[in-house]
Amino acid sequence: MSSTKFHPVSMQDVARAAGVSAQTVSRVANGSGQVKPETRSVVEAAMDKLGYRPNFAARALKRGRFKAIGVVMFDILATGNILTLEGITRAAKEQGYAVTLTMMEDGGESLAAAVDRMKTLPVDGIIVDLEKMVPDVRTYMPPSDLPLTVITSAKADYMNTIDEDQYGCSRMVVEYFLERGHTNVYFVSGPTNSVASEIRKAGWRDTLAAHGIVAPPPILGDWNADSGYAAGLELAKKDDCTAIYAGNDAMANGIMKALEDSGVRVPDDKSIIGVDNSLQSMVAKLALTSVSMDFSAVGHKAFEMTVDAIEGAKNTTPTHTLIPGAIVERSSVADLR
Amino acid sequence: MSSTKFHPVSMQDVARAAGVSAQTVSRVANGSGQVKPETRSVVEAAMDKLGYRPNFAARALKRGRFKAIGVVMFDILATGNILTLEGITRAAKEQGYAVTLTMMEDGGESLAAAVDRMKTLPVDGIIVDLEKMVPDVRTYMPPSDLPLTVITSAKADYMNTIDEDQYGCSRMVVEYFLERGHTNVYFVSGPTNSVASEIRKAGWRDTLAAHGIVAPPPILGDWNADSGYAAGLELAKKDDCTAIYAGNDAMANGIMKALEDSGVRVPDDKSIIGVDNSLQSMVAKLALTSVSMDFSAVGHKAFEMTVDAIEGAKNTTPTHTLIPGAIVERSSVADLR
DNA sequence: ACGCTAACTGTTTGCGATAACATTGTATCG
DNA sequence: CGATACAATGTTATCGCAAACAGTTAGCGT
Repeated sequence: MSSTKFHPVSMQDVARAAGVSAQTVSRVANGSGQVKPETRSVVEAAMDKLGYRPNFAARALKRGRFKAIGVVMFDILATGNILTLEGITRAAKEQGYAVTLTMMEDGGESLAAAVDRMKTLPVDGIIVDLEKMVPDVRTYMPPSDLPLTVITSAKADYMNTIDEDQYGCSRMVVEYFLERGHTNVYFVSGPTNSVASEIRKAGWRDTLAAHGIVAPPPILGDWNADSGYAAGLELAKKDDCTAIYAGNDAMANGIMKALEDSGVRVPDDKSIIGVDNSLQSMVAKLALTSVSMDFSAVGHKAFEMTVDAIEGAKNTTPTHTLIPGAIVERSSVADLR
Repeated sequence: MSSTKFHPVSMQDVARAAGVSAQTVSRVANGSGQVKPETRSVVEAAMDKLGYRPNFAARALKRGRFKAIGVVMFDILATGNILTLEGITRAAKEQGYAVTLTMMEDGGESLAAAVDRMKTLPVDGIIVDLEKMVPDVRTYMPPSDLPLTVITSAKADYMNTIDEDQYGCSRMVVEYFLERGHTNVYFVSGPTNSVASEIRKAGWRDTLAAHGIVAPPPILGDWNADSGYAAGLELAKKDDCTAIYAGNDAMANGIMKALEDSGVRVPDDKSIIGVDNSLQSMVAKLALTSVSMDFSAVGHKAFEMTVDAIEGAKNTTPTHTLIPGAIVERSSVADLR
């Protein structure tokens, strides 16, 4: 029942108790070197009895590695980010790495500041999840002593980046509609300061163009259901609109409600596809076809890239990796063929 | 463009460059002791030039503190847990602490295992967020060398615990209904293995009893909207039911859909209150009155308790702290008075 | 001018673990 | 049987930092 301030049991203590040298304790603790089985058990018994735990700091100091990576999130509450974090954490656990998390204030802190903060912490590599655009992504020069992976839709010149394939997601959606006989697709976007939304918009417009179709003006939303509702009221009046591509599921949900309130039937009169596949548990009898983005895979991959850089330490050229999404079919799209 | 393996600049290097002793560099780095302003600037210049960063491991080894706390989450994806994590992380940041995150597998790992895992990591204290019941909560004896705070609805004998006030939340809801002239309240519960749900159920039943009302049989749900839908179909047929208390918003949303599909109007025919206040951005024209649980405050408080234990190191008796929720009024409750 | 204090800076030491090297003991072989 | 290899363990030095202590200088009162 002694209440010492913090971990009191060192290798020396164990060594003394077991009647061996500290080095032998070290060998037992790490399973390295040759130790007589008999000696090993004596040491292990002593460890158990004293409740020995290796001192992390001392180990890290000697080894120069922490077996930990830092994650910087700008908005931990945004849809998907938590899944990304989950992917990172799970991958980290598998490889025996710890994850250290910090949040950045929403108000335009720069990437440089984020990395600098992390650099003072016990980490061997850094993953930054950039929901929003920050000023210095493109030109940021990563530190030479600490591998960095950035999750962002923006392109960067000097770093490894990874992201959902936003552009490809739009292509999938548009072609899905066109294959089913729709002749045009309306798009309800997220806020224009969202890089992801802008890229999706480009993918949508380009794919339509590739099929010789002029994209109608996109309707501006803000990711929330209410903005979707407003967009839905507007779209309800357009008879030429049979296919709607909503920037996320929340807006799609709002659109569907507005259509219903306007007496427009889904999918009979208008079809709709959302993005995120996030409403399953929230909405009963969910009818919304949606693009499922694999955030968890992004996290997993981001971790792997970071660890590869830590352990390989090769000076490879910056890569930009894209993780594809997939359409989850429900019943909000009509086949007009 | 030298690519050294890891941080190469030590205090010695700075000291050499600045023509002072390492100790003086240390004093500048920590703002401790007396240093001539002139010397200080020379040292700072040298730090800048060399890109010096204090070595975390060495510092921690010397000080015996990491300035970090560990967070163990059993289900990072559950509603509210992410908010709790956000609360912890924000509070930690304010006090200059880092947060190290690990997840536990869903399959009934014990509290002891969770804590043991964390103990090998660079942390000064531990917070465990226990969504589900684990076998050893009640009797678990926390380590004496590492402060532990557990977020759980279950009671524990030897640890500090903290939770949303689930019981009080039910009392609030029931009395809210009764005050408005309702004479009974139906309850749609979460799964019975959820401690939180069981406590809410008790609060609901007890409060009704305190008003001399016999609680109707609770309807079993599973937190998902579809189970709410099923419950809603059932409740739609009960004429004596004017007030529904749904275990969470997702189920409430399902219930409302079922009532609508059954031609029952909300709030004219039946009133409903949910818990979590989580659907604002998902559902357009949200009508659902809901109990807002302050998960973020729970996280914040959990962090504070942990840090107090770290820094105070007093052997206080275990506490159980409850954070109250609040009813967010929308338009799903009729006033019958 | 003397002693004394305060301001500033340097030296020594050790936090706990482990790589590298040194030492001892034991088995094996020609 | 002496040489040799190798298994088993101990000793030393070191990672980077900072507490404790030890100097050195300047300023001040008498």
